Amino acid sequence: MTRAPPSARPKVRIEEVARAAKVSAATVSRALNNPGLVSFALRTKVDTAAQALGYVAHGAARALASRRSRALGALVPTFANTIFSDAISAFQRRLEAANYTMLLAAFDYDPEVEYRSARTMIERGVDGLMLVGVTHDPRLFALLDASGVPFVQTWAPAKASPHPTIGYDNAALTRMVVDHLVSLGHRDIGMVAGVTEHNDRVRARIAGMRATLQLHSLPFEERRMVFTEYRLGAVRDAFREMQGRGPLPTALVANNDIVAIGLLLEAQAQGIAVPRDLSVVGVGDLEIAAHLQPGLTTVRTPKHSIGTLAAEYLLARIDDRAVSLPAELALELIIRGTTAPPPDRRKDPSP
Amino acid sequence: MTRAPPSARPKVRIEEVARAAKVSAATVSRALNNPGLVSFALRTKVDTAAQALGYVAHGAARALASRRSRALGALVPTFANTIFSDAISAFQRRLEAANYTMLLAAFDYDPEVEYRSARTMIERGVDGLMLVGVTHDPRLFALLDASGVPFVQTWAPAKASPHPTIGYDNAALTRMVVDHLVSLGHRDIGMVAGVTEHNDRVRARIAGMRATLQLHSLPFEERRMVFTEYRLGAVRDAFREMQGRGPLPTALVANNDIVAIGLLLEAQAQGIAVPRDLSVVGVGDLEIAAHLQPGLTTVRTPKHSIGTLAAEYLLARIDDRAVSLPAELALELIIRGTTAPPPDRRKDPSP
DNA sequence: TTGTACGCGTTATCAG
DNA sequence: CTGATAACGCGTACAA
Repeated sequence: MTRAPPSARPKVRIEEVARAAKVSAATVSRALNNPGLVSFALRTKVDTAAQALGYVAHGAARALASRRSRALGALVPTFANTIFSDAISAFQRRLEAANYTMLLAAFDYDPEVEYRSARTMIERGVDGLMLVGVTHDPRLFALLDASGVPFVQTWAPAKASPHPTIGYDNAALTRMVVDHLVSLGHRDIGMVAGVTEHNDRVRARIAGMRATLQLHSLPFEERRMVFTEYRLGAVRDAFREMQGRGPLPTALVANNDIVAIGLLLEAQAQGIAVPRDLSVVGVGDLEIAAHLQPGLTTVRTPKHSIGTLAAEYLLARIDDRAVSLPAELALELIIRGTTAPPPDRRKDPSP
Repeated sequence: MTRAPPSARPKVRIEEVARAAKVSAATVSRALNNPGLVSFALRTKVDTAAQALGYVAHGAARALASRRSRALGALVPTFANTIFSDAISAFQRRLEAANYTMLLAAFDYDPEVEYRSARTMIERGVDGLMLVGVTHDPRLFALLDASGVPFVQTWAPAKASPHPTIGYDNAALTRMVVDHLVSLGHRDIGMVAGVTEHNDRVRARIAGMRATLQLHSLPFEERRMVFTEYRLGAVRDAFREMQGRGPLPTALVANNDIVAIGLLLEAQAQGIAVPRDLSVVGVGDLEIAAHLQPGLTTVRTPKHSIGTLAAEYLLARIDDRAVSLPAELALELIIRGTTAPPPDRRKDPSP
């Protein structure tokens, strides 16, 4: 398929539509973008002409004249797991309804790449930007400030940043989880988390875990904390790493469902019975969580809402409409089969 | 967070950079976009000035003047499963390297939505478009033709369409799978496929299955074919639907790994042993396939290559460079633990 | 309600 | 190699 140069594009311009409808270009523009300002007769005439000629407005010219690109950018750490895809999907769907377009880029948890991508997007003239998390390259904030492009951060509660942010409280999330485990009688709880570098969500969850254990007067030894990348192979390695540090805790808190599944898989491979010998909790409530055998106890996060609200916030800001962001979105602990009282090691299972 | 109107953006324009560098705007433009055309001294002067002022080119103006947006569009059926995310990721990465931006939209297997999204993207001035599959709304082809925007179709072999297409042979895919199963001794093979409407990949796979069975002089009764959506719950229903039609076949070909996993889950729930009582094959080789117990036999598809090659093709077309697309990309059958000889029902397991 | 005329910020053309 | 100047295609005050 080696085709010839794309020759001249038979571009229909507004001028030609105007001629066909026997009106001025200005009227065509109005009829198409602001039908209310034009008499009904003209409006239909213009519509017909535009339709007939297959007129498609030239986005760049329109953006230049109107100072609005009708495009929003979204910057996510990765497409590799489904963690963000629900939010992205909701975001795009909301934009679609508003006749906006989404520019999307993944930055692989690298702030430098994130900064460059953001820069490119701003250069492309996005009217707003959706970010993940609240820790970013300082240059990114400077750029955002200088360009005046509205932006929202996501997956963190409003209080996590002086900038507009939408999400839930990651520390509260692990608190729910730990409370659940403690109420089941667990006193020796470990955590398998993602890499904390450039990831405020993980850091907050770890902090939440530590604080909650302290609240329960339970220790959180360093050996109970192990880090992993979000690949099943890596998670299984992490599991064995923790085993290498001595007898496993009775419960493991995973940073997300992917990690939880990795733990389950490794436990299964080793013949460790879940939840009899070990309880496991995930985060995210991926579709598969409910279908596993036993079902994965996890925290349902408002992925969809985050995407929709982020879009709505940006859209409102663009229109100079007042918007208030919720302080934080609700989480829901979904108790399924991977959590149970710990195997009795000492005495009573719960107070 | 109800902020004041976004006041004036302190936009630095090329004019100011020119003044600061004591050159003309034209020279600034050249120095930045075509450094080769400018003397070294000026180039550095301009670079310094631009840096100092924090100059960021105005994308719309640039696009209008240069007739190039440096943005490519990608239209995929869904973000919901990871089937396309690898390809998208590779696509975007390749664009990034070329200083291009990706516009992305999902159309939920609805050709009407696909058409509208494409239209929006073309209106936004994308320099090229990546499509999935070879069946699209005729209006989409008309639009593509009228606008002259280069495009590639993906996930199908070149021969599947008169238009540039990059992917693999979906019929050959099921042929590999069926050959494998037959060589194991299976003679009663069923298929659990996705909805065929607007999905040429699924149709080709079914055709491949039918043809291959015929080649082996094996029947393919209608009751051996069941359809499902790509949600685990739906897949499990489909499994039971097939059971409702009589004794299960000895092997089930799934349309993709998601479906395969659903089948595995339902089999497990029912106590049907895989692969002893039932063999299952997937398509896609998702990360989890290798980690399941037993490992999922599946076909590895060139997800990454598809994305990269699609980007490269479009980039080349834009530059009027000659490009040749491969006739088709290679597939690899990954034999793991979910396939084995069928439980003996009659006599010899294989010829 | 409609048309005229100008401006949006760059890049490309064409002299010099 | 550099500078002036004319597009690029549309939106929108302003005038009619």
